[in-house]
Amino acid sequence: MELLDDDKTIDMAELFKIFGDSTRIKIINVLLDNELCVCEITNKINVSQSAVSHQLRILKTAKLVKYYKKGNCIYYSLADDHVKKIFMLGSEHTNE
Amino acid sequence: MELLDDDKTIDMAELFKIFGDSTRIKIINVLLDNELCVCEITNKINVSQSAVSHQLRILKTAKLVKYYKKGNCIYYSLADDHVKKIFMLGSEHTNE
DNA sequence: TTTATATATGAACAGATATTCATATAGATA
DNA sequence: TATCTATATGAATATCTGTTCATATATAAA
Repeated sequence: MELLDDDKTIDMAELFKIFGDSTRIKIINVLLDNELCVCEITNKINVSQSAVSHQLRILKTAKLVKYYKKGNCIYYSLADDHVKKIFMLGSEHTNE
Repeated sequence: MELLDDDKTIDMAELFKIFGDSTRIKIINVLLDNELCVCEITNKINVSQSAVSHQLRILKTAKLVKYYKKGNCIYYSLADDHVKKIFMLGSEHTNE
């Protein structure tokens, strides 16, 4: 493979940086197979509501999750299959 | 997929954290198909020798690269195919 | 319309991280 | 041995990042 240009290099680093935090990994983990509202996410992982919300914003900004409103709640899910793939590959590597 | 335990979650985050830096991405990039000595790496990417060395240490500690001495030089290469896979998957995602 | 619930957000703070600079180490060569 | 080249490393510094706390916003329910 050829040498990536600087922009692409930075974009890749930014992408991995998002996966490089325990709270965000936990959030992605619980969203792998379901959509969940913030409240449910907060209950499933051991992190404060505020921290979850802050991290969801980062995931949202990076377009790694999507969401919709339903009444009082906001349901989040993974943006596309790529997110799951990256997660699973990381998971595999970590098992060794 | 089930909920990962905390240790595994942290390990995964640590793994991705290592990919989450431009300098390290550049280093992995030039090592994708070749082994190179520090000097060659430094020449190929636009980063100081010291910074390259510091980052190689991090990659080394995480067992993402391996190396051997030959005379004056130390040759680095990717530790296994997983590293390349993760890199390529990130690269694909970044193209979209 | 008052109250309760769900979510988001800004400020402040603490901890982590990457680079630079200076220098150490070690092997090779003169 | 003295010198040159390749690599590593520690300290200092600046920047970035994640959490907490307090609070705002918005919808729902009473």
